[in-house]
Amino acid sequence: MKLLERIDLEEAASAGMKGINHLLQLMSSSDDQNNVKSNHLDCTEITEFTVSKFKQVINLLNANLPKSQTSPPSGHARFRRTPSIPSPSPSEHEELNVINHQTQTESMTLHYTNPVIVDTYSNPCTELVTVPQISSPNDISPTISMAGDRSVPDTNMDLSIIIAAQPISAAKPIPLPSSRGKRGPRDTHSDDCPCSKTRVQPGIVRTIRAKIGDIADSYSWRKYGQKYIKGAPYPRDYYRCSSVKGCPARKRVERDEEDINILVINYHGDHCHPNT
DNA sequence: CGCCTTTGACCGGCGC
DNA sequence: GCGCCGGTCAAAGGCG
Ligand SMILES: [Zn+2]
Repeated sequence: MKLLERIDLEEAASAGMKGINHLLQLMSSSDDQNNVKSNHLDCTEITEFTVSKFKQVINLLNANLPKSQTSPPSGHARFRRTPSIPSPSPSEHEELNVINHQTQTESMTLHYTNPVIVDTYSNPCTELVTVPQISSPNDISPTISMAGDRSVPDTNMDLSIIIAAQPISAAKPIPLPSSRGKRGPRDTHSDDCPCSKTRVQPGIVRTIRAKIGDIADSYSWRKYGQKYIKGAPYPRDYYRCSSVKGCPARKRVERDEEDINILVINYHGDHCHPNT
């Protein structure tokens, strides 16, 4: 194992243990009902943090094992190209699902109505725009919600919202969605392939930083992926617009490294429909 | 039944 | 050329 990996591993394990201690302290201090309620969010966040740290540990450990020794896939995702791998034991499966249920809180419950936004791009081309001035067809609604939140937009939101809008040309080129990640035979489509004309142009990227519970929007978003990004303490979630079938609008949601209560939301792709 | 989340597999780009 | 990495796909199961 490389030295850096070892350090990462130790840091992740240590952070995980601290999380557990913190959680236990918090829980033991919640004797009365009111405390239990008010500490619930904290517990959830700490649990998420702790689980993410231990997952990091597992990832690091697995990265140093021969492929044949890595743990078999778990969860509900389908298994591909692993014909000889036996399915995990039911008990293991259930255990993992318990953990997942503990951590899947954010996308189900968050509702944002009052974002505090700052520019997150240091790029000089970054354009700061206050929400009411946005007029592009794919306006970010004044309010933002997580997947599944079909609440009515809160039009009384704070007008101090600032969005970092970044023209694609000014940033590192964002890869076209194209065929990346598609199943089946390798993509052999060239740029002049007719298929490529249907590729979604990413459009403007906008970044919003918002406090949890402070944003909502009227679009429906469906989560299509989650990734643990190297160096980031929290996973990144990927959402696509589900208001209209085929709408290319997407957003990427991650937690602020320094403040777990702040979400960093990157929007890209244009909505092909009005904001309803 | 339709829509959602979860999650490992898969893909292409990029750096070494 | 190989391995890492971020982004995406899609099966499986949950939920209202
Ligand atoms: Zn849309």
